[in-house]
Amino acid sequence: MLKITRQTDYGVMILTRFAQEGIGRIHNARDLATETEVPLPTASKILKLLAREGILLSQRGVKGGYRLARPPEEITVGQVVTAMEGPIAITECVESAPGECDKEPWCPVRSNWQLINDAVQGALEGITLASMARPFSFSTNSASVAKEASELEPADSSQTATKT
Amino acid sequence: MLKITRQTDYGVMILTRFAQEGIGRIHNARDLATETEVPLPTASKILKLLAREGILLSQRGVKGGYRLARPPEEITVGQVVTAMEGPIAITECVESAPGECDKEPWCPVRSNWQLINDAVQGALEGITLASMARPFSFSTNSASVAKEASELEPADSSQTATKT
DNA sequence: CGAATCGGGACCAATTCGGTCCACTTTCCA
DNA sequence: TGGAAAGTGGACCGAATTGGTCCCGATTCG
Repeated sequence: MLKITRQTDYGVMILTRFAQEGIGRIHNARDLATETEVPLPTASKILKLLAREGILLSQRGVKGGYRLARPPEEITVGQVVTAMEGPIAITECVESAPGECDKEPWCPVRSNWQLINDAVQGALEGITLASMARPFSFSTNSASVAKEASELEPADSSQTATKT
Repeated sequence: MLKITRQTDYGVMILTRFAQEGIGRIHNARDLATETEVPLPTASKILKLLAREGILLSQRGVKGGYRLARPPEEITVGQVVTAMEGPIAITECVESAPGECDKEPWCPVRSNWQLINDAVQGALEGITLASMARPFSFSTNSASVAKEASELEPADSSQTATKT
């Protein structure tokens, strides 16, 4: 499925809470779970992972908790997805090393999937947590990307793009 | 996972074969399976689905087979993905009806995911089977989309975009 | 009529996902 | 100095999804 996992979704939502409160503010797992309505054990698991991946900094002990490792303007949705799910690979042949697929010599699809993958990743890397913290904060820009993409057509003249 | 299923990948690959041969040309499941190295039962299943979804036309009988329902310039990767996996919904809250999520009133993330979803879908809708049939056929355009996306930043001035 | 081909679905093994729980470590502070 | 609060790592399990195969009926051609 072309979908992020629910845990990644939770992760973005939780991190958005951090972005709303500003860097430096420390949140513990219990409060975050309450605020986002994510069950505590699950929220805890996600926070652990984000800390291990360097997106959050953790502090143990009674007054411990988590805080953003960088300003929310410097953390992108793409980084969060990569942290939680591994490198973005829209198809299997994109994530495999070149030459690994025996269809590669004649299959023209692989190189194109790689470019599609780059476009998707670019879209996710272009959106920061700071943007996520406010509704529709990048609406105009996003629309322009969708428009750009819809105009993607072969540059040569052998086939004229006739879209509906 | 932010990945299309293997069967969808196969589907695009098989359809690319059709695009290479031109519209009107009829292929049967057995030959396509051989050419693409996809096991016959699996290829057959995919072809059936694509026919049901209106991307292919089928003809039964001894000389039967499948052919493209439209010219390859008018079939996009996005259409194929949608046919095989259902509507593109990068998160659960995107595919649910508005108001269904009890976090919606205060959660700013939902509306932004919707826009990200549109951007991804736009990228997939912008690529035709005709383009897929040749390697790197839309490289320059795709790169420009990735670039556009990476420049997505909040339009207001409250936070200056300082990216690495 | 019989062979070739598509159509619809049942079925199953393997993997992934979502989620919980537990034992351990660190830190604070009364 | 000891206990409470908080993060750490990993095991574990049920449910859902995926990948794949197979079977039987319906069409069509010769």
